[in-house]
Amino acid sequence: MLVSIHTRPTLEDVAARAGVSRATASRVLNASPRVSPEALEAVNAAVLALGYQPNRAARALVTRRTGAVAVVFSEPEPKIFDDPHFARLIRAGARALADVDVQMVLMLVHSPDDQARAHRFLAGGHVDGALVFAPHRNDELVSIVKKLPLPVVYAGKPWGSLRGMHLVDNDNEGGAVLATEHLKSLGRKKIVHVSGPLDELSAIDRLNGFKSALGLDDKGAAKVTEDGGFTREGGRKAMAALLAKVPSLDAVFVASDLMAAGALETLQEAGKRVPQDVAVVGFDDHVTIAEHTSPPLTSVRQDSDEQVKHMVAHLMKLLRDETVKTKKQMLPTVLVRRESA
Amino acid sequence: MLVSIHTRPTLEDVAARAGVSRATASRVLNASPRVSPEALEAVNAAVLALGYQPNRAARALVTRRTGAVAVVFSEPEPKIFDDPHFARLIRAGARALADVDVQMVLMLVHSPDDQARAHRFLAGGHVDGALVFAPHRNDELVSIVKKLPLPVVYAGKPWGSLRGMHLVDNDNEGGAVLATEHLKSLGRKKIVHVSGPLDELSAIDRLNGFKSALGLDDKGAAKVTEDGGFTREGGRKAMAALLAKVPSLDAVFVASDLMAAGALETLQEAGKRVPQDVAVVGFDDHVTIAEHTSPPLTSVRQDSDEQVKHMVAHLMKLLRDETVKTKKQMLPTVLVRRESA
DNA sequence: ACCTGCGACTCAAAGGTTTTCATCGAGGAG
DNA sequence: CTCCTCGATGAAAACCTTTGAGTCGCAGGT
Repeated sequence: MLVSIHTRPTLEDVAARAGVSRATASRVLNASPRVSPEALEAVNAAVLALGYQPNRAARALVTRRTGAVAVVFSEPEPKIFDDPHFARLIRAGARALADVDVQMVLMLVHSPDDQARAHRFLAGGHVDGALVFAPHRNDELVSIVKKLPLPVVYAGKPWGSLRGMHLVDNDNEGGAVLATEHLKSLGRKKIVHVSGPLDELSAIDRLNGFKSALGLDDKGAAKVTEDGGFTREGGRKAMAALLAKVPSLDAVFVASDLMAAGALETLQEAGKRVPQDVAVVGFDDHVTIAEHTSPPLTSVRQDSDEQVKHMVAHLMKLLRDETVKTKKQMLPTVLVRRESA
Repeated sequence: MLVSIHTRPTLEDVAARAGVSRATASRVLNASPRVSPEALEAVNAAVLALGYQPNRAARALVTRRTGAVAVVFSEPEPKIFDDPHFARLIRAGARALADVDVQMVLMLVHSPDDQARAHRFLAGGHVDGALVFAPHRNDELVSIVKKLPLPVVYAGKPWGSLRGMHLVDNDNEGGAVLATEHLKSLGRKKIVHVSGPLDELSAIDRLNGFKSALGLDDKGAAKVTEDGGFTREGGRKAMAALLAKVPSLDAVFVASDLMAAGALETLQEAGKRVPQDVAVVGFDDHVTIAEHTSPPLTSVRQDSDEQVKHMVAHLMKLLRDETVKTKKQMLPTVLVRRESA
C-alpha cells in the first residue's frame, strides 16, 4: 500500500485498510444502521489509524449540503457594533455552531452594497441556512432573505409580517414589566423611561411593557419617555431631557445597559444620588457594563447565549427537515438586583 | 432545453447556451487568456441570462482550495471578549475578507478542548489559510498551528521564535514613546505607567517604549509601573496602587483605553483633576471609549482596521504563492490629542 | 504541395464522497 | 431439499468543476 506522505487519506484508503468497500466505510461514517459490528469496528480502527478526515468538498458536492451556516448582522450603523452585545452574540454563535460541527460564516451587512453581496452569497448556495440579526424597521435585507429558498432563523422579531418565519425572541415586554413593577414596589412614584430607537421592535416591546405596568396610554407615555437610541451618548442625552421634562422623577427604567451607563453619568452630573434620589434599572444585564457602573446596575437579564443556542438548535431541526412544531420561541427574562434600584 | 426550475444552472448549461464546450466556459470564468472574444462574450451573456453561480464544492474538490479562511482568536479568558477591541477586529476581518470574496470562518478558542477542535479543523483542510490572534505567552495553539502545513498570518508577535512566521504588528513601542514624550513635553515630571499583562508582547513593547522614553532600567521602571491586565477593573486597581506608591505623580501613560477608563475613575475618586493634576494618555484610540470618558482621552491610535487589512492582503499573497518579500510588517502609531493630556 | 507551428477549442479524466441497485449468503418455512 | 426473505455488502452512477492532452483549421515557410 504505497501512499504519498503528503496526500491526505481518502475514504478509499480507509476502506482498503479495513478490508471493506468504500460504500461500507461511508455507511460507518454516517452511522447507517445496516452494517455489521465487525465491519464497523474495522472501519473505525482504520479511520483512527490513518487520521482520516472526510473531504468536505466532496461530501458537499454529492449531498448538496455545505456544512456551513451564515450568521448575518444587518446594522446600518456600523458604529453600533462596538456595543459589547454584538460581541456576546457572535461569541455565542461561534460556540453553538462549533458544538454541532458546522462552520460559521460571519457576514456583516451595513450598506446596500453589502446587502447585494449578502444576497448573492446566500442565493449562491454557499451555506445551508442562516441566522439573521436584523432588528430595524423596513430592513431591505429581511425582504431579500425572505424570498430565498433558504432555512432562516431570526433573532427577535424583524419588522413586518411574521408569517412562516422562524424566530427566537426574548420576552422584552415581560422584562420591562418586571423592571417597572420593581421600581413601583420600591415606592417610586414618578417613573420615567429611556427607550431604545423605535424602529426596533425590541425597543417597542420594552416601551409597551413599561406602559402596561404603569397603565399609561400613548399620550401619557410620551410625557415620561425619551428615545436614547441604544447608545451610551443617547442615554446621556435622553436622561438630561427627562430631567428637564419631569424634574420630580424618582426612578427611571432604561431600555439597555449601555444607555443606562450614560444615564447614570447624567444623573451624577445633575447631583442626583442613585438610588436614593433616583432608582435606575437597565436592560440586558451586560455584566461588563452593569457590574462596573457606579453604583452597579440593577438590570433585566436576557440570556443572549441561550437565545443563540436556541436559534442554532432550531435551525438544525429545520435542516434535518424535522417538522418543527413551534416556529416562534420566547425566552424568559429575569430581574437581577444590584445597587442602583 | 428542458431544465427543472429548481435546480441551479451548471456550467454545462452555460456552455450549451453559449454554444461552446464546458472547458471553454470554464476558461472564461477563470479569465484564462486562450479564448476568443466571441466565445468570451457568448459565455458571459449566458452566465448573466442564467444567473449562473459556480458550485463552490465542485470547484473546491478539483482545485483543492476551499475559498475559506479561518480567523482564530485564542484567548484563555473569554470575558476579555467583551473588550470592544475584539469586535473591531472581527468587523475588520469580515469586511476585508468579504472584499476579496473569501468566506470567513470564525473560531474562538478558550479551552484545551477548543484547541483540539481547532487543531482538527485546521488540519482537516477545511480552510486555505488562517489569521491568528494569539497574544499570550506560551499559547499552546501557536505551537499547534506552527506545525500545520497551512499559510498563517499572525496579528502582532506571538510568543516564542518568530522564524518563518508571517505577521503584522503595530508599533507598540514607538507609540509608547510618543505617549511618554508627549507627557514630558507637557512638563510633567513624575510619569507613571499602567501596563498590560506582561504575558503579552504588545504590553511588553509598550512598557519598553515607556522605559526608553524616560531612560529607565528595569529596577527604575518597577517603581513606577503597575500591571492592569488590559481590563477596566485592572486599570482601576493599578491606578490606585500607583497613587499609593508614587503620591507625587502628575502623569500616567496607560497601555489601553479600557484600562485608562478605569484609571480615570480612580483618579476622580481620589480627587485628582485630569488633566490639571494628572495628565492621562491611553492606547488604542478606541473611539467608543476615548471619546466618552471625562475628560475625553488622549490616546495612541493603532489602526486595527488597517492591521487586519494588511493581514488579509498578506495571506492572499501567500495563497497565490507569490514570494513575499517582507514576512513581518510594522504599522505606525500616532498620538490623538483630546483633553486628558 | 507539404510540413510546421500556433491559436482556439473540445474531450475526457480526475477529484472524494454518498446512495441506489444489484448481489450474495444464510437461515427459516414449507 | 428447495424456495424465500432479509440483512450485509459491493459496484457504479452521480454530483460539478478544472485542466492536461489532443484535435482542427489555417497561415507561413520551404
